[in-house]
Amino acid sequence: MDKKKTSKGKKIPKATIIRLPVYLHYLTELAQKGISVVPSHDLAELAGGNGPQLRKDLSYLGEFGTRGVGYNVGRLAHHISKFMGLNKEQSVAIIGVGKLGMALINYKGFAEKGFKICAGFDNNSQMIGKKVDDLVIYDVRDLGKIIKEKDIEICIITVPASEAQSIADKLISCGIKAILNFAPIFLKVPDDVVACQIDLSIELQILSFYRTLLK
Amino acid sequence: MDKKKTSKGKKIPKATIIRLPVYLHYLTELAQKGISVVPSHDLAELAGGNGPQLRKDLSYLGEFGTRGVGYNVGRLAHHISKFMGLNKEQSVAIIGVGKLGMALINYKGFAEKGFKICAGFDNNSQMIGKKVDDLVIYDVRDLGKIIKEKDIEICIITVPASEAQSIADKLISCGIKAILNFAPIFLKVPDDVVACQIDLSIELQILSFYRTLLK
DNA sequence: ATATGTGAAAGCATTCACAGCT
DNA sequence: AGCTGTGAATGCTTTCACATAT
Repeated sequence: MDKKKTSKGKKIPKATIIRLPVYLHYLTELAQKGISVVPSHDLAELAGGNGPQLRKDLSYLGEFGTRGVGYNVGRLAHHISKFMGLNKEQSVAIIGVGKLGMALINYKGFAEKGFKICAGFDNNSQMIGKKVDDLVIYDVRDLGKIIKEKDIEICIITVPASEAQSIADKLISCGIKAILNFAPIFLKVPDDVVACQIDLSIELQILSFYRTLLK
Repeated sequence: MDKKKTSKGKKIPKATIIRLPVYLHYLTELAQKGISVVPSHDLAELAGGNGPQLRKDLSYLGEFGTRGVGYNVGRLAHHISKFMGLNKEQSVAIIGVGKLGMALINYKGFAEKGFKICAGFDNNSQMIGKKVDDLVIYDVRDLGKIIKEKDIEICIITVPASEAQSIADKLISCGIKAILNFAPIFLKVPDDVVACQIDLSIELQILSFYRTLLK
């Protein structure tokens, strides 16, 4: 996958991309508090980074600060949002309405960030046709039809590990290009599809290891 | 935080630490299938990496392979497990039994990897004293007492963002050194505590950005 | 033949220091 | 004076090539 280039033709580090949404989050929070200007050091501290790194990160997008003053909160938020393509609502579906899928359907944070969950899918006939928090649960066999109808761009997989790869394959054949996978397996996807993995047990194992290092 | 050293005194890269649990996962799977030897390339492919990288990763722990043959699945799994301190059961508590907390309590994957969820906590009097899937829900006010009683080493925070930092502070004052946080804020913790952040909206934003790069 | 283990090289990311604005 | 923007330097990580072992 090619990296996005700045206006000056430079590549933007992956590490920077990962931090941008965090900056955006705190900028939105500052704006809600009525704060309109923030220096790099203060914003970086909120986001768990440091001033020089934040400035370097932002420098890839352009020059948005004012020397001697700081960054205009609204203006910077707008630029990050636009750069990342987050300035329009995106439709999301959740495949697998077990406990975790259910929890994600109810999660308020997605809507706040512009992600509209607009379909749930399951293969359990007990679930199909039911509503969870105003959201209709469809049969996985109707994936293709509903994805087209509702213009779904991102899918979240919360099915058991044994079914995850075949669900991913089906999503890809339906034209889905972005998958967030909670099943504990590494999904094989073609180069023109992005898949992101969240494996809760592995996170705990890493955390546990770092804890043992402390003593 | 100091990095763990190999027997030869070299530091182990953080990037390697993150991959080790993935290798371990697939080694366990191979063992269950009755496969007892695996070459670096095959294991790496399952884990989403490549052979040379896997070999370099493992070289930090020692020499566990056989040239011309590959790695003994059981032996390697045992060594990774021991190295990471994952060869004994660890007790985990979940703070905040909303939909997400509930889903995590029910998540089977934790037990498979040796993490025993042995308490839930909430501040909602409706929940306190109830059982969720055989697990008792305690009052957050009893955090200190129960953490000691049940020898809890790792806590998972699934409370709203506004309460997450104060819960973290309380956990730290109870002696907890490892926190997995699902609330969308960056937790401030002292140097002798490790905190790991999973922000679902941010993951979606990163994924969404990479999708826009494809076209 | 085949696959590991590992220096050396190349590729990324972070930190630093300071010039350049306000 | 104060804070941004950025080349240069430092520190990490990945990739490569091949000596080494079965």
